[in-house]
Amino acid sequence: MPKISNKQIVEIFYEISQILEAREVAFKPRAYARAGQAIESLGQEVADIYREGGEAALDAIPGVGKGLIEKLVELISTSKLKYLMDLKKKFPVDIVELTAIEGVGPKMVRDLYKYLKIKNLKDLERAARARKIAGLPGFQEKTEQNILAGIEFLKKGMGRVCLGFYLDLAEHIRDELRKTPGTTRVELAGSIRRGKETIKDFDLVACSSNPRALLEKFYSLPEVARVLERGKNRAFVRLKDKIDADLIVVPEHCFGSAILHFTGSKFHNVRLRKMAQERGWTLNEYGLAKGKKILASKTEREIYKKLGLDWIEPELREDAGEIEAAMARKLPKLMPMGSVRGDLQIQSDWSDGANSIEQMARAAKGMGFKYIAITDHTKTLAMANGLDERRLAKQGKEIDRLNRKIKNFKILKSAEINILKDGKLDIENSALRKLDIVSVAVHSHFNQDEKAMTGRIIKAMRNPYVNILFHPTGRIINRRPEYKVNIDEIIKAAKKYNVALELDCFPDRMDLKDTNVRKAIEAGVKIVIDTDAHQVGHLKYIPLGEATARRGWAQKLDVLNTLPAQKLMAYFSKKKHRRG
DNA sequence: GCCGTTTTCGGCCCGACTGTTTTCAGTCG
Repeated sequence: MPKISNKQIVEIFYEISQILEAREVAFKPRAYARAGQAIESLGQEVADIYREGGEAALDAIPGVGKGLIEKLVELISTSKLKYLMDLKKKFPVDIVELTAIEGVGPKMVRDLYKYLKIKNLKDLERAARARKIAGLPGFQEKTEQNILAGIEFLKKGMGRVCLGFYLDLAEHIRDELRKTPGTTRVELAGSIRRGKETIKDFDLVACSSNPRALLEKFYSLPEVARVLERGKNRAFVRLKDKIDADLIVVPEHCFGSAILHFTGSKFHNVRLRKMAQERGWTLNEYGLAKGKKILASKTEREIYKKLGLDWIEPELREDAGEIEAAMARKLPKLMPMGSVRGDLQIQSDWSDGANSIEQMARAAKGMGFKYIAITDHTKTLAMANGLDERRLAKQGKEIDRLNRKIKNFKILKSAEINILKDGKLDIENSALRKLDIVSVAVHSHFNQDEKAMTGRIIKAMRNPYVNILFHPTGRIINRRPEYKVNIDEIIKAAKKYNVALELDCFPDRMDLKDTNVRKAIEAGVKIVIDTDAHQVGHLKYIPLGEATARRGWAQKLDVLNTLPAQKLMAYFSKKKHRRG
């Protein structure tokens, strides 16, 4: 039976939420959105929850009650939902696609359908280009132009972009703003501060004795393409790099409440405001207040404290259990940023990397790392000039030579061994034995079904020499979906066979992703964080992986390459000795 | 449609800006 995934359920709930919003139904839209969000952050498939615990188990999902249990059961058993089909009969519009346009919401979609029978992005673009929108009740020239600009942006940017490709720009803009006279602080907030793998825009929170000068500086930055909003304390611009930036300037005394507000996530904020409300208070960007009296606003810490919570690290703020943990004083002690001591996936010019082993080693050493592992591709990846047993042995000698030459640094012998279609490895065990670390990965036959793919990877993990599974789900953000693999089974096998799972932190991989890191850690599986660097410029991505690991609630002990080189080698060689 | 130290009814997060307005709805973060 085709099983409905959480992702599909969430999409359906969000769609219902928006249709109901368009129909001006009260409160239900939020109920569906809330349940959708809760399901999104579940660590388990809803279909499995139902199979194991029945309706009572569904009831335990926050935001799911009598009515939604019924709908979930229908979705799980038929993969369809009559309620949504009925809604769509009356309102046959691709509302999710249309509301993805900036400035277009459910009400506007409703009116566009009412007047012009616009059902999708294509209809809307055609109508806007034909100038049919201006003149409709409630629509004028400006709205029509904004819709066209929004469509243009959507087509170019297609939503969220990878944090790693934009972080330098965001930090540059922050640093430029900091130079404005009168400015005492400028910080990045939003999903950048939360270390999310993708972002929609830059959120900046600033304090200045001269807000006007700071906003003017913001408008005049050479990176700005056009100004979208000019408020007294707030501005919104579109950058030439096709991403938006939002700046708010607040007085020093409410910097804490402002950065809390603009860091989000939205769902985390909703919970905090609700807690404030239960005490008869309000919480907004200007502070936690009782009537007109401010109770806390200067720092995030005092606001959390007043609400009875420990301060919560930004990476945890997703309403995924962190508030309950903060209430119970049981927040994890997250791995500090900067904990990773060495990069364990690096390609050199022996296969498809751009730089020599020595160049990579010296660059890593210059950045303060203590070791790297050289993980060139192996022979069946011919297009990447993969190494066979003979070249691997030769590379080992070269690494020995460099280790004698480069002081206070260790180059580890490793490889990115290719997992073949049937789960065998493409390098003989006799050669694997000579490596310091054996890492394996899938690079072909991405279209196998779940059973074949999962079985194939587990078979590779069973090889007694294997230490690390690289990029366990194979996804490339905005380009390639995960291959069909049962990650829960992979995690179980990782525990059983003592194989670490990689968090490949190249910006568009981020594989394992945050929620899977959390699952792995909860199962007692070790993680390694590395960049998959193919040139020295890629080594800088380690902090992105550290942030993602923190989003997965990782502590220092969960991440193997926070260990010094000696201890790391000892950890991996223990397995080697057991296998003889 | 959910939820409960306001507990089975009556609430449901908050403020700013834009565009269309002339007092406000829609959208966003």
